[in-house]
Amino acid sequence: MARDRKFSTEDLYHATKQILLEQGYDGFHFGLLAEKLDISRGAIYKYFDNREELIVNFMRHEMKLFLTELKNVEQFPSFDEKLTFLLELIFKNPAVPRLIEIGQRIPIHENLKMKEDVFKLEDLRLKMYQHLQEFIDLGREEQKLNPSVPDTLILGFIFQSIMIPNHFDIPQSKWVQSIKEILCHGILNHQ
Amino acid sequence: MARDRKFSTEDLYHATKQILLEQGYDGFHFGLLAEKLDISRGAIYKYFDNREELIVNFMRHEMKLFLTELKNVEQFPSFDEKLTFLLELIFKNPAVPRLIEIGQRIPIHENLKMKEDVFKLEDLRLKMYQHLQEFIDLGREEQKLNPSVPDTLILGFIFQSIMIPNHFDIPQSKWVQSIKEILCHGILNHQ
DNA sequence: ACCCAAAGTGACACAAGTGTCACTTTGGGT
DNA sequence: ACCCAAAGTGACACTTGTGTCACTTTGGGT
Repeated sequence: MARDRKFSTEDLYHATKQILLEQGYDGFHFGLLAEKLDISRGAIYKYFDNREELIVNFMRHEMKLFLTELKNVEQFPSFDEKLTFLLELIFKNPAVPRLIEIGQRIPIHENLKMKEDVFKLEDLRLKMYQHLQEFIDLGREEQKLNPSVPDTLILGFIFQSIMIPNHFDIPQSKWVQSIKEILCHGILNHQ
Repeated sequence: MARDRKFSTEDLYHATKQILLEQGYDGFHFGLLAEKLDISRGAIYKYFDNREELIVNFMRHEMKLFLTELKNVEQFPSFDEKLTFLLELIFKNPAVPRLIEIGQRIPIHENLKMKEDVFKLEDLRLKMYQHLQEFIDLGREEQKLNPSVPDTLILGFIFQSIMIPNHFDIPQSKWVQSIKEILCHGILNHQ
């Protein structure tokens, strides 16, 4: 009962992700997005009121995907297995921590719909945090984690580590393996 | 033989630093800078051709200060002492890694003067790297560092670690001490 | 074949930042 | 006292992005 859509919301999210990762938050404009999808700027406004709206909803979409994968952490019984799974998950989704960081910078429009969306995003962030907290709790229980160090810093290290720039182009497998090594045992030699 | 200056280059750099740390690279405008110093935008153009010019020179200024402090790393004979000094230096200058990251995003104007300035900045970055490399080399020699892990990743971890956001406001001293602990020995319990 | 609602377009008025330049202000040298 | 060069100002033309809206296009239902 209407003409076919020229682009899907999925298309918008895909291009949005590319632009955000290439150009950062401030480099993202509807003009760029429209150009990338070969559509007019005006068409995007049929689906999103402004770029903050779009980005927040894109973030939700991205978080949901990550969360469904993260949920599988429950399936692994031991802390060691959970840790391995978690690190692999993060290295498979290196964009997620960067996107979360970018997400922090969205200015909150004083707008009802916007506030709801930001709230839903915050809710997802909390859900994500809960899964991670369970993982940490088990590590504490099994006495696998350094007891003198706060939970948030452990998670901070894990998430921050994949954002270290690999300027010298060390091969991915070596890089990942080395990050695991330092995360677990530090930079010092342990015989 | 002229009227007194209303603001010094130092004033510009100080306000620039504030704005860059608060608003990020894209949030930095001559309008904001002028407002902060209660001067006109036009006056700034008497000293810098554009914001890239100003930011690159500000970065050079900031790097020089950091480098003069970093040079003192030579004075400590052992690797352990150098490491302690280095960590303290970085925690005393938490803005430096953030500024370096911001500095990476400066678009290069196709302009001779600009290219020179960027070259000088790159030169400082290299000098900094050399001091850090000497520190790593000593650590290797003394067999204090994990041999299976590349140099750049060790430096990456050190610099990245202070950018972990302390969302839960853990007291500074506890936070720093915990970062040192994880950097040196990892997140796992080592009895 | 025609209707019409949803999809998409592009021109418009607006906002915010840029770089320039003719102008005013100021204070030391003569 | 006056000169004048350096310091500072603010208006101007320009650029880039925003959000809106009257308009055109399209395709299924009758």
